Amino acid sequence: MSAGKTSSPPSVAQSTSGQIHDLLMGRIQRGELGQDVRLVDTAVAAEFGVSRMPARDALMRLAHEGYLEPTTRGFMLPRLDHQEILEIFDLRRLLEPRAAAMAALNLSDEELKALDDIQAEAHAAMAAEDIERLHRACEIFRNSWIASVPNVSLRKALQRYMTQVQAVRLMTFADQANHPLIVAGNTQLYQAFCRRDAVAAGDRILRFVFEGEAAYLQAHEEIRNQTATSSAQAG
Amino acid sequence: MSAGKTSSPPSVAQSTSGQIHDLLMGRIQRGELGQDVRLVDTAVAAEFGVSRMPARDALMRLAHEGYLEPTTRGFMLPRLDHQEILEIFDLRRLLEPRAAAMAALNLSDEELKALDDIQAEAHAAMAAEDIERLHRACEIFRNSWIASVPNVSLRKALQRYMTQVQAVRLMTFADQANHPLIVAGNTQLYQAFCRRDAVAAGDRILRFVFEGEAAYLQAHEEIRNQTATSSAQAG
DNA sequence: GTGGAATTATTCGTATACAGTTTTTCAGAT
DNA sequence: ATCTGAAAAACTGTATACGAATAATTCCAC
Repeated sequence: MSAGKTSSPPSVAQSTSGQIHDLLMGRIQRGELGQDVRLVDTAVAAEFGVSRMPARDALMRLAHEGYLEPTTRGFMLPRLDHQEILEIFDLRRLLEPRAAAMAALNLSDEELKALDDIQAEAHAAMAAEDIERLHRACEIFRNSWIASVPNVSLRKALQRYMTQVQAVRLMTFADQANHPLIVAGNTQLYQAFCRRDAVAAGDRILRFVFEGEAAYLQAHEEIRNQTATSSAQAG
Repeated sequence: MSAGKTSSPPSVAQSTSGQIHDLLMGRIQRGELGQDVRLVDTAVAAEFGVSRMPARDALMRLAHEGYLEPTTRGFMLPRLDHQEILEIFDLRRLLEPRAAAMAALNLSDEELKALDDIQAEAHAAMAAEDIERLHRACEIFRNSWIASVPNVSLRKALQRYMTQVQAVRLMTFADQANHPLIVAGNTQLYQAFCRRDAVAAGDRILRFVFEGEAAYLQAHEEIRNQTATSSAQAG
């Protein structure tokens, strides 16, 4: 019971608005929306060949879930505030070690096999220096083990800041030096899962969050310097 | 900044649907809705003198926020599953110690004064053996310190299972033996806040959650026994 | 050319209407 | 009295329409 109600694998949605919601969320999660795209209900409705109401419902729901930000003129991707990102790292340190520990005790052999496959895909993507592909693989890896966290409330709490995690990851992925760290970290996490080692899994994910924060801070610093330089040139 | 966007103090809502949402959430949080009440959009719309749409928006939003459960015939309070309640205790143990620690460092003198006042109210309610009043006071106490948690994401995560906390508390409040424990616990928490003692506040809230779980388990056991007895009598 | 006011175009929120579905009710047969 | 089936009622989801608010644009004075 209660497996079909969570949102990450967009299971068969019943209503039109539900389908639009899932489709748009998929686009958001795959990063198919530019930072400047404005989603307007009439346009979405026209694209899906329905009236405004289902489109509007879907957009408002995505906004309330935190995936979009309502503006006076359409819905946009939420602008990532530096402070908020740091807060989410804090939240992740509280939740994810326990989640990973629970997953370690709960992953089925099939799910472990799937994790192994997607890790191979990540390795291949890294070898090919295909950032987009690597990003997708990491997303799938993360979604996969989170899906097997048995505590539903905890799982939902994790999924709520999923988009922020991905956006931050996309920033840090720009620096290729981070790629081996990320893939190696996932491998260690996978190995801990295989050993059913809840402690190691929790420790590993905690280190992961710290490393992610460090990478983010570095990327943030670089961007800040660039901005300062260019504005100095302009002024 | 960022003080007017959260939901716990229902600041002036802009749209009709927002107002209805806040009003209904207030009723839910104050426990004014019976477990068998079915909220139907047409009825809500008629009550507020508007069309179905704003009422429907408000109800669906409440449902997505977890405060209501959509059924084939109207919206109802979510049925609390035993397993789910235990999971939320688990989640609370992860989040609330850190939240209380942050609150201890962040509460203003005015907010501390407000906590003191509401604690006096709780004492009075306990002396008068007024369960309803005590429940309200505890709710205000909790909402007050949570409101001063600076980490917005963490605060939202806490507020998300607010109704579950209250429902469980309402169960455990039936046993008057729990009342002194609860009020004393809040007093200790308040004192830790006053001393700006983040560690003590975190420890205290952690013990609180454990005590709450124990009280819930006991109440649950008693109800189970009663049910077993009555069904044995019936069968 | 530029600043500002008036106009136009979008977009949002709500109202009303209609079709499909599910539950309930009620009549009739056993 | 109870079961069965059809009709009625209730509820949901979606479509269309309209007024209000706000951003974008044009136009005019300087």
